[in-house]
Amino acid sequence: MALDEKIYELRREKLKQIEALGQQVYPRKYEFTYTIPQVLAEYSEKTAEQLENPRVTVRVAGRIMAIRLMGKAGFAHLQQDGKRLQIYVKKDAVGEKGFELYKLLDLGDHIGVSGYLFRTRTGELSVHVEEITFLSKDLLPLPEKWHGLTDVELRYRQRYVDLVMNPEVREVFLKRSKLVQSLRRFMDGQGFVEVETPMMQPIAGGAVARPFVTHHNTLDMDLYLRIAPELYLKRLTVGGFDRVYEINRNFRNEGLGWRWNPEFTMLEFYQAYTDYRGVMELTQQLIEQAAKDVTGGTKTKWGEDEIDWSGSNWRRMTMREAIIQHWPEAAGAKPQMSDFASSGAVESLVKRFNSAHAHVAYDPKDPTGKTIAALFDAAAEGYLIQPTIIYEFPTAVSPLSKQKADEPDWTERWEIFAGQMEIANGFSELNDPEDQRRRFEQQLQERERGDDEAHQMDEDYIRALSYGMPPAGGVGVGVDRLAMLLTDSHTIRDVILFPLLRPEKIVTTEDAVEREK
RNA sequence: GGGCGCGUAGCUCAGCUGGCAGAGCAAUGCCCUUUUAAGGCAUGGGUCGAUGGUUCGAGUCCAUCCGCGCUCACCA
Repeated sequence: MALDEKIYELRREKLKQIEALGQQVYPRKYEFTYTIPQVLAEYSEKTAEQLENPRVTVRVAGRIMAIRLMGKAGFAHLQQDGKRLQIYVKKDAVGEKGFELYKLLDLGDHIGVSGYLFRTRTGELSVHVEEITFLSKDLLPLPEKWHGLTDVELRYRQRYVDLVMNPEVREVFLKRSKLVQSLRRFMDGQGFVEVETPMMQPIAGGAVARPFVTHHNTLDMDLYLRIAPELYLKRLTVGGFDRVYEINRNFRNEGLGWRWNPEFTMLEFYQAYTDYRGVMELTQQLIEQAAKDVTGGTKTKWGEDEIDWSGSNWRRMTMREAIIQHWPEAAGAKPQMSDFASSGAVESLVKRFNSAHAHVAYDPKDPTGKTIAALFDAAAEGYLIQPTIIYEFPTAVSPLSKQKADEPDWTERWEIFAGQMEIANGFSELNDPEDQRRRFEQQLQERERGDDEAHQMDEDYIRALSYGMPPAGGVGVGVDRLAMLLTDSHTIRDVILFPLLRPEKIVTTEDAVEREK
């Protein structure tokens, strides 16, 4: 029998003994008068004398995180909402049965206590317990109290244990919650309407990515989990929602990595009668405000660096300028703007870059714009720590964006980078149905060339545009990545409660029960 | 998918060039009525990720597989 099974059996036995003492083993509720954080907030500053006169009686509940028995008295720490309060249990005060119950308690059990507040000899605020109520048993042993749970696999697989043991993990997810609140408050304040659009779509559009496929039985049809809500939100602008947003999950069937999880959360919004410049300003304000709301300031730690989110620190440059600026010395003279104008010139840029530096995958069949975008990723992205807006993206990689009036190979599109990550993407929305059809057709050619991530044709979307979509700017903001940046988390799994892992073979707790029979 | 690394008690970790599988916490029993990484005495706990192989002998060396991490590729 494995050790944890022995402990499991032993603690089930204790449950029976607890029941024999007249306690309910899984009671329905407990009426408390304070949460533990409330007790700490209200009484941490009070002196021993102030607590004596008049005495403050409290009823609190929590999980036992430390327990020390000393003959006929003992101490324990109860944890609630990530905070701990010490309790003092004396046989004289709780009686024979109460003390028997105390001795049957284990680390991890939930109890409620009533008693009065006092300070111990060493000065710690504590509850002098007069009554203990058993609330729930921890049948499996918690990890070690010093190091807690550090094994990353166990932390992700058993996040519930991670959250019990590691208060800083709890803090990260509280901050994530604040972030989402902040984003909503900002958008609502700007007059945007929050909507929900389909997660299951017959055509996975609005982004360039491989989708997950699922199947609806009654309709006998395949559906895709959405890779973006974009095309539905823009249908809504056709319908007269001039300012809409959605905060929800997207699903992309691609590799995992420190910035990639197959399901991730996006804030996406569309604003009629403005263009990429308008939503650029708005998004910058949105993010600066989020940093303030989550961290209380505009400067956040990012590994060895500090990111300053205040408006004056943001940089802006075009994609071409960024490639020029971060061009590696070993690759020779910096490119000229004219070097981006022809496929031949771009090809020689890639050759120079690759000879000096790492590798940009170069496929001569790829559109020139796609190669330039790859060159940007390789040359510049790694240097973009401080918030930076990169604008003017190649038309070839931007099938839903308006072209620049004077340079049709380039679009009115931008992305925000920080901490070497892309965190937002916005553009002037392409609303000419005939142009949109041509772009989709170009994407179909890409698809036929073997790019299964190229955008599919969406006839209903073109029909919607044909009814007239107002000029608009649209933006997607990666909520998980923003949460990473604001909590100094260097893997996306640390800001997703239950990240995707391979399934494990689980040993059920019933095994122990079975073996007893 | 490629490369590198890791997997030993419930948890955190030692275990040297192959030679009796260890520590702390947790657990069990006893003592202890203001302790706090409480303390003292005693006890139990292992398919060393799995399967093969080399060897007199494998936690240790080799191969394969499984799981995890890092990294490269892929990835609006």
